[in-house]
Amino acid sequence: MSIIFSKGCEYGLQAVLYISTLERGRRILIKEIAAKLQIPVHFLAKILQQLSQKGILKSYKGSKGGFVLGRSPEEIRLIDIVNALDGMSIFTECILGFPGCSTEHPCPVHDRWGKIRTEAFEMLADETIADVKEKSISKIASLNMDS
Amino acid sequence: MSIIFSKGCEYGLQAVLYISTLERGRRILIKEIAAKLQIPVHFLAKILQQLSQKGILKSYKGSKGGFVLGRSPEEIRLIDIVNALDGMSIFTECILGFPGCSTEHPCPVHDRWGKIRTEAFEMLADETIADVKEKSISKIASLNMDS
DNA sequence: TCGATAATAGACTCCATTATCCTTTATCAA
DNA sequence: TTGATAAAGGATAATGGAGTCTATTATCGA
Repeated sequence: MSIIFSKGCEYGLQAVLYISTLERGRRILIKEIAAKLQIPVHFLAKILQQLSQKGILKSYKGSKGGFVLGRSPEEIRLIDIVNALDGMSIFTECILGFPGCSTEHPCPVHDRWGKIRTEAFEMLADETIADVKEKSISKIASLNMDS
Repeated sequence: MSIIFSKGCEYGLQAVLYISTLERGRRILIKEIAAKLQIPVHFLAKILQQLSQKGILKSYKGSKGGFVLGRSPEEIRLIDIVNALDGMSIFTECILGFPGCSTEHPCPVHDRWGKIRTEAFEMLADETIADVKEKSISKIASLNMDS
């Protein structure tokens, strides 16, 4: 079971981070990304499709086709990717699953969880893929070391 | 979709919090809890079963049966309930889903997410159901106001 | 001791997420 | 203009979490 994000969202984040480590403008194929990140190709295709529709990626069909970033890496925040794939409900729903959790009718951990959730949101909202590029490069590099 | 915790875990947390608001030693039936919290009875039965096996609740069969807390409310931390139902993997898995995320091979948000995750853990580890009793009472009270 | 009650336990169903497959569309290069 | 390539898109399948059902076991009260 994945925490917080759906599997598709995890894959999408990984894929965009991966693309961001490539030389600017280089078109990369779904199957290359899938192979590198060990993600099912067809499933990844669906996710990249959604990201293209949202403008986070740009796709090219045909030979010499592939994917590139849809805008400059400084303008792609992690939250944009999350929002495109999973939406924003994680930032509004009650962590205990209580219905109608709000300031008027807070759940027992409403305030404390609210703070944590806000920090998580802020992390995703102020980190762009440009900010984490170096870290992405080393993480990606570590991936296929054993296999 | 539920965030962080499984549906069963959410229900379990709600149920234990509810039981903690009742007079000490009062035995409450699954169906009463289910009705109050709007949870499917049979599903809740499964969850309370697990919590009984872990000693968080104590169950009594037969007429005059039902559930009570397995130990004093000061000794039941929220994390105990989470651990019993969902385990601890949320505190170890990579938020981006990268394999082998660790200090040696950190993912791009490893440090920042690590801090947030630790705060979440600490919240669950230092709040006992005794600590949040008053808040639980008012949240539970707010539940069936409309229906 | 017997019937009613309520939790236990395991099998089973349902559905959303995850994953796969195949056809269509667009693009490139020869 | 044609063949190869690669993404788009729709249909289908598998998996796992969520929820249901039924029989069994334990306990109480009459």
